[in-house]
Amino acid sequence: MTTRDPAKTRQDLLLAAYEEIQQHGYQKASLDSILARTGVTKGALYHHFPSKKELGYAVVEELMRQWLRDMWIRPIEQGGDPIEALKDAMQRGVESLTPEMIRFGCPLNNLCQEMSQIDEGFRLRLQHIVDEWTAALSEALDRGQREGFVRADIKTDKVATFLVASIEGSLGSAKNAQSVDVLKDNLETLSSYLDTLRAPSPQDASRSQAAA
Amino acid sequence: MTTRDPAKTRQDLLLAAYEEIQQHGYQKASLDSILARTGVTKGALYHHFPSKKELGYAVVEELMRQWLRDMWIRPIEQGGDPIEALKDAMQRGVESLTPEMIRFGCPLNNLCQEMSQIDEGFRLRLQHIVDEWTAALSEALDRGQREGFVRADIKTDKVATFLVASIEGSLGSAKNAQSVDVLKDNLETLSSYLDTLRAPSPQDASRSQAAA
DNA sequence: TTCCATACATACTAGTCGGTATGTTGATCA
DNA sequence: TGATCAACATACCGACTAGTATGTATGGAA
Repeated sequence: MTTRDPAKTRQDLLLAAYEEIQQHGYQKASLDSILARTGVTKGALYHHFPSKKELGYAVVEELMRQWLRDMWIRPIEQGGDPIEALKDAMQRGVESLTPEMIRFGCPLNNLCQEMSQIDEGFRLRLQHIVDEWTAALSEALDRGQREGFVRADIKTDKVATFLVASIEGSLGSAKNAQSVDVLKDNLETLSSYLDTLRAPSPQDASRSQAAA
Repeated sequence: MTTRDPAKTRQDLLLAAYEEIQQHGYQKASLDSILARTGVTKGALYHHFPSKKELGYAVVEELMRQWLRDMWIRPIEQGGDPIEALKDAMQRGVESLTPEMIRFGCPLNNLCQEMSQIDEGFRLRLQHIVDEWTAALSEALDRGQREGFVRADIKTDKVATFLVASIEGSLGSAKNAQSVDVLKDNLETLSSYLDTLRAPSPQDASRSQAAA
C-alpha cells in the first residue's frame, strides 16, 4: 500500500541521474545505478522517460538551467554597477563552493565538454542555457554602459562571451588541479580584468581626451 | 610474410586511439573500433599495452604532450616581447585550426573535463602537461618583466594560470557553439586583456606618478 | 641449422548495457 | 462498486564490452 507520488518519483530520478552523471559522466552513467540510488524500478523509469537520452536532456533543461539561473543570472539582473554585481556573484560562488564542485567540476562545463561533439541534442540544449547566461551578462554590461559604470568602447556581447569562457575555463582548471586556490586565483585575475572595463572617472576622461 | 614493424604498430595504435577518443571520449572509446581502424588484432594491442587505461595514458603522455609543446610552448620560449609572442601563437592557432578542432574540441581540454574526476591516473598526467604549459607561460612573462615589456606589479604565475584557463575555456566554448567566430572573438578579447599587462611607456609612467 | 623471445592472431568468456514485453497495483470517476 | 488508466514492477533480451587463454609465425642470435 505504498502511496504513489509520480511527481516525486520523477524528481528523484532527475536528481539521481544528475548525481550519477556528475560522478561518471553521461556516457558511463548507468541506469541500473540510478535505479539503485532511488529505489525506483526500471518500469517506472521508462514510464517517466522514453530513453536514457531524454532523461539526460531533462537533467540539463530542468536541473542545470535552474541552477545556472539562481547562481549566475539572477544576481546580475538588478541595476547598479554590473562589474561589482558580477564580482559579488563570483565571490559568492567561491564561498558557497561545495567540495563536490571542486572534486567533480562544474556540471554544465563537464557535460558540454563530454557531450557536445557526440550528440547534437545535448549540444543544442547546453548551448541554449549558455546563451541565456551570456545574454544576461551582455545586458548587464549594456545597462552598465548606459549608466556610466562601464567603458563605452567595449563590445558587450564579446566581453560577455569571453567572461563565460573564462569562468568555465577557471572551473575546469580548478577541477583538474583539484585546487580551490586555483579557482580563487583565476577569479581574482578575472576581477582585475573586469576592473579594466570600468568607465574612466570624469577627470581621467578629460585628461585622456587632452592627450589624444 | 608480412614484415613486422612493432614501432609502427604501436604508433598506429596510439594514433587510432587518439582519434577514437576525440570522437567518442575515452570512456566510450571502443578497443574493437581502434583495432578496426588500424587492422591490428587484439593480441597485438595487448602485446603493446597492458590495458585500455595504459593505452589512454600513452596517448596523453606521448601524443598530446608533444602537440602542446609544438603548438603552445615552443613559440613563447625565445626572448623578446612575450605578449606579442603569445598573441602570435594564438593567431597561428586560429589560422592552423582544422575543422576537427572546432568540431571535436581541444583534445587536452576534452580529456581533462571527461576524465580528471574519474581516474586519478589521467588527472595527474593531464595536470602534468598543463603545468608544463603554465610554467612556460610564467617564465615567458618573467622574462618580459625583466626586459621591461611586462608590468612589474603582476603575479606572473597567477596570470599564466588564468591564461591557460581562458584559452581552454575559449576552445570549449567554441566547440559547444560550433563556431570559429566565437573562438576568434574570445582570443581577441584575451588579446585586449594581454595589452593591459604591458609595462607603461616611460612618459606614461612619469605622468601616472605625477598624478599620484 | 637450432633455438627462442618478440610479435602477433583467433576464439572465447564473463559481465554490463540500454531497452522491452508483460504483468500487477493503486487512485479516480461514473 | 466496478471500470479504467496511469503508475509502477519483474523478468528478460540481444548487443557490446574489456580482457584472456592459447596458439602461431617471424627474425635474429648462437
